[in-house]
Amino acid sequence: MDGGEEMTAATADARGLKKGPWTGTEDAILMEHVKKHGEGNWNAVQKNTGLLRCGKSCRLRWANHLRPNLKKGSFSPDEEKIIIELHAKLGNKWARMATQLPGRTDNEIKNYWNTRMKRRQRAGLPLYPHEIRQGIDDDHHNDDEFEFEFDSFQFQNQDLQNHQNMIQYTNSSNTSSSSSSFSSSSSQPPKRVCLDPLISTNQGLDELPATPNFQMFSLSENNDTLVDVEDDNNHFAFSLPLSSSASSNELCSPDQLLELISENSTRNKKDIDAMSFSSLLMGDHEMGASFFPLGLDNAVLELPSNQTPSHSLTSNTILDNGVPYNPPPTNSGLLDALVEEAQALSRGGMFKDVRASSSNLCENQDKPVEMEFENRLNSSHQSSFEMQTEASNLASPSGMFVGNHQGNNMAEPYNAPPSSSVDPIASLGSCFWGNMPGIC
DNA sequence: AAGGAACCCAACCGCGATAAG
DNA sequence: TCTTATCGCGGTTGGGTTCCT
Repeated sequence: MDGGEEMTAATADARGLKKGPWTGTEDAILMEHVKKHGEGNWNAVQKNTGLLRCGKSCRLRWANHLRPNLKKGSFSPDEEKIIIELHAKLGNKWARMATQLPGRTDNEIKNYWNTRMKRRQRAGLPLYPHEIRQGIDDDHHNDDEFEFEFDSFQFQNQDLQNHQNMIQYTNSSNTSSSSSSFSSSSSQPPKRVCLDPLISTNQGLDELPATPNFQMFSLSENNDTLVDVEDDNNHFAFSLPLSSSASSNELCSPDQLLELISENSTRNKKDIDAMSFSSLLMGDHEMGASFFPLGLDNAVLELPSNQTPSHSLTSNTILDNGVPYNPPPTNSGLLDALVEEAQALSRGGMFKDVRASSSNLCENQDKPVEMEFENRLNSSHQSSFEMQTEASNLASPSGMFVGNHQGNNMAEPYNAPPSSSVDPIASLGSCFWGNMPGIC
């Protein structure tokens, strides 16, 4: 009841009480008082000691700095891991997290997390390392408490973030995986793109581990196309022409692309290297629309020959609400098509055959498929997720592909929000991600 | 060397829950 | 049962420091 009689800092100020950093003398007075009278009754501190601090300030000072057994210094790797795990499970329950980290305060943990999150956001990285998310998924597959806490947190706070982290771009020189057909024509190692939203990100981008969870892409020898560098027979092939102009079919090299990006951004080139490539494709809020004139809207997604684009909308497709879907012209770009697709979906809702084929695509891969976060959750927490997405009326229909990646057919259709509330770019992100075989 | 950006952290703020009278 | 006091929590702010250009 701070608005009531409890001394707030504001009222403390008005009564001549001090604000701001504590001095050593004040600390000593407070410690002496606690030693004599114990914790609690913080407003009595001022009365008893003459300390010009409000009770609330005293409590905070004691709890965060003066009480015994407080650990000082930066978090150990173990502590960091615990924090990440706890946050994945609890969300922003700093006090609860602090109980699992003896000697650490909620404020410390909160500061640590916020700093870390900012940093990762700037780098376009997912918040949770893959192994943590995988562990969470495994550990709590049937954990009701977890399901509730996790769902309520995850999709309120991180839906957008996860989408933004769909594609990671790096110019790593570690190009061990190779394909002869894609050898670089220049002296520089090929630029690589990792299409996996579940990247473990404790490492730098140059240190991405070569695990089956990673889908590494490179640039074609013409530097005009993002291509899958893996050469597995059943592996889907992917190419993404990089056009330098929205209105032409001219292609630009990755370096040109980076230059263009740099010119259109306040970021420096180093940041561009590390940033989420999804920003280019989807235009996150920070990057804005400055990337779309680069011509990525002319991009075309090529699907594997044995994986016909049945997940793409065709003229035969009937949306759930019975509205026939008119596909964009076949020669339209990926972005246009996906925007159109997303808009159609937002108009007409989800339809079952798309979701099923999307799942099949995942199933057909010979590598273990890492489901994107929501879809993995959906496989075990589907109903709660749908409730969440509907309740929060997500502009981005992240629950669009509500089936799991193991080929199970979908349950209920996604009920898209009214088209007026749908950001086509955000929709695109969901659509792109949901449909991308290598990413699902 | 200077200026700005980014980082870090302590402290403040406001609100809800609970205890006490 | 109502009012008041206190506690606890999560979000936010602001200032000092470090890093980068």
